[in-house]
Amino acid sequence: MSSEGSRRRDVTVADVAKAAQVSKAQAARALGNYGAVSEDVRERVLAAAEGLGYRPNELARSMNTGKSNTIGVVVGDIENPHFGLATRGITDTAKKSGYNVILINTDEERAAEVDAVQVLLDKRVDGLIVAPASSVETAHLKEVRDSGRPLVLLDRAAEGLDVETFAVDMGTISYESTKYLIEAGHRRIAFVSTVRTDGPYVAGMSLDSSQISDRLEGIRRAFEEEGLSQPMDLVRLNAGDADSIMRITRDLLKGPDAATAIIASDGLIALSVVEAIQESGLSIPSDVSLIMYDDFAWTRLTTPPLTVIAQPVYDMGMAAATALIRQIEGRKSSSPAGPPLEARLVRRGSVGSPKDVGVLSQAGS
Amino acid sequence: MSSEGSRRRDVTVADVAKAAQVSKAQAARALGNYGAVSEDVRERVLAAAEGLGYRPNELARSMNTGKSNTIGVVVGDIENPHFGLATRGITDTAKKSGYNVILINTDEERAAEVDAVQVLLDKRVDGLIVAPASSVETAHLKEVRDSGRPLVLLDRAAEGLDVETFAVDMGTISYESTKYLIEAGHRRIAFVSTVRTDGPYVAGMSLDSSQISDRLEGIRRAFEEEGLSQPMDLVRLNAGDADSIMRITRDLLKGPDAATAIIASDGLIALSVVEAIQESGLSIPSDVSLIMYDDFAWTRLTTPPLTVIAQPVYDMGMAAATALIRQIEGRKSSSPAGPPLEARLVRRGSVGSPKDVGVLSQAGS
DNA sequence: TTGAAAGCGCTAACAG
DNA sequence: CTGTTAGCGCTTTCAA
Repeated sequence: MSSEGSRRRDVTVADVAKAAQVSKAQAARALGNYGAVSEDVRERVLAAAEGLGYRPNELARSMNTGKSNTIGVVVGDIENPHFGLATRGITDTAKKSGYNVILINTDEERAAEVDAVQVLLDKRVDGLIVAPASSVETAHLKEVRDSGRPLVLLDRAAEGLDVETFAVDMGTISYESTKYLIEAGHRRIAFVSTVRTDGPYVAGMSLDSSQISDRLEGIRRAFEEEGLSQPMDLVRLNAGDADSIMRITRDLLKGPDAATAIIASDGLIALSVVEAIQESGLSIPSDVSLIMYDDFAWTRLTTPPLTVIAQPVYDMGMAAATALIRQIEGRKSSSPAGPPLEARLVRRGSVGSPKDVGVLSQAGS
Repeated sequence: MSSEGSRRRDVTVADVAKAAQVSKAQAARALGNYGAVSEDVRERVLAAAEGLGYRPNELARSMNTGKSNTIGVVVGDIENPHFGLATRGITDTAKKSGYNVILINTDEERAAEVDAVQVLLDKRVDGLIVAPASSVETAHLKEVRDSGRPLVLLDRAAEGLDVETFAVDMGTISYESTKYLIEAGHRRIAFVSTVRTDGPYVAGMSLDSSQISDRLEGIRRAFEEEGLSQPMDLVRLNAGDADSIMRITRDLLKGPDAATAIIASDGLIALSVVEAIQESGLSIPSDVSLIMYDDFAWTRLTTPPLTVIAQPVYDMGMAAATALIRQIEGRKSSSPAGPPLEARLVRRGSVGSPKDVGVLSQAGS
């Protein structure tokens, strides 16, 4: 209780200068260690600073240098392990280069994102990493671009916006995964995503998420190549919360035209899908096959372990931060691009052949 | 390509004032909306601002108001869903009151934490929420306190530091959970945690984490009450990474004195414990029982679903942010304290009776 | 209401 | 090397 608890005026360079008997400028130079300072002065200043408990005011510093050493990160949902891991990749990389991170959650709400970007700009962050909630409405991102502030995108691209984007090629992996299901004999393949749309899905429709469009396109392509056509009635967007996903799953699994395989667009969705399947008394993969996006540790522990599409999420965050910082510091891309950010299909136990594979094969085309 | 892409000078209040033909002071008042401004002036200024695309410089604003509307959050690992969820609770609450969050990850490294706190203070955040890596070495936190900046703790307490702390009562829930295992017939109950210690664990030893000390104490108490004593050879700290945890688990399950139940200190640990158990060809709960801390969605999907200790993690984050903001804004605690932050044991399928329950019972005491 | 002027704490010219 | 003098963009006296 010896030190006065309440907020006393901060110690400033002026105070330190006085104590060290030098000019404010010299003290500032020694403290900020820039410019030319004699050894003698430096020592006296540092000692005085130490004694007084001086701490630089980074706000003031940022004001005249125009640099805040802070980057803004805008994601849909930090609670989602996908973003948790990506954020870790970002913060780790940022820290190494001396940057801090201001994190804003948008809940995948466009209005919140517009707001977030504005706030970050007002706070004069040195650059922005955003995982755009919409790949279509990107006016606010264009503004960032135009303001001249470095910007990179994570996870999804933005239409008509030419900025570095760090995401895997969803079309290709989706194509491969679908192919894998088709080869196992599946024809009734469902796709479940939470992406919001105005109306029901029709092929080639423009979606808010480039990710999802690409995945759907990959599925279509795989079917087409076999001379089949994708069962559009099994594409379920707007999946919403856990209850809603379970309802959709039950619906998908019902009747003579039931799905025999489900692709879950992310780990959260898969959780509810699996729960609904278990509740229905069906089993994986003998009754239904399942593939989910993202490879989380728990997917190895379910019975059976899940076949997943693994994305190098941490690396994506790292690459995004690295590129952003390069832009901020005005360096040219030194290394070509870092590792290529590829997704891959991890075959575990949740994909099998549908029961009535013979019948379906004939029904195909 | 119409707007000049590169970084042009920002428009300032001075620019707006000139365009609106008023003094800088009046423009600033209208823009910052404080002080007294006539309707006429306000309109002209706002119009001019709009036209010029004026955006306030929050750094400058913070400099003279001494308020940054930013809070600093220091956690061990944002990749851990536990912190992901808590962070969500914090950011949601902060946003509602107009605060932003600077997030720093420490990797549970004390040095990194000391650094983080310093950086945040230098950036003049309005307050700090930290989940201390160590409950013992807390000098840096005391300094925060002394600097007069609001501070609240999350998840773990800090010795001899009288600040609001938001965490559940680990002693009680640990006691109850152990009791539950003992009643099921278990005597050989293991506890696995990643907390780092210098030497092997001895009862009552001071640990870096108040959380873990409390849990251990709860276990001890439960045994004691039954006239038994806790099997100290089954307390495994310093568990480290996944491989290390699997090794420890195999060791715990081996020999005549094998553990019949394991309490995993968090979800990440449980993941590796379960994996090791499965690899050993043993099954839960017939061969080994398991309880883990934190209730994640996936724990319902394993076979069997896991019995867990659920903590209101989101609420903890929310409560911490609420309290911090109250402190910042100098208000007295209005509502008593919000919901009481209680952990509860969720009985699912991973706890059963040990095979040789009869023998062990006799061996007891 | 208004405006002029003085800061906030620091960095950045510019002379010595 | 050192000190003086201006700012950075905003808020805040203080008079008018």
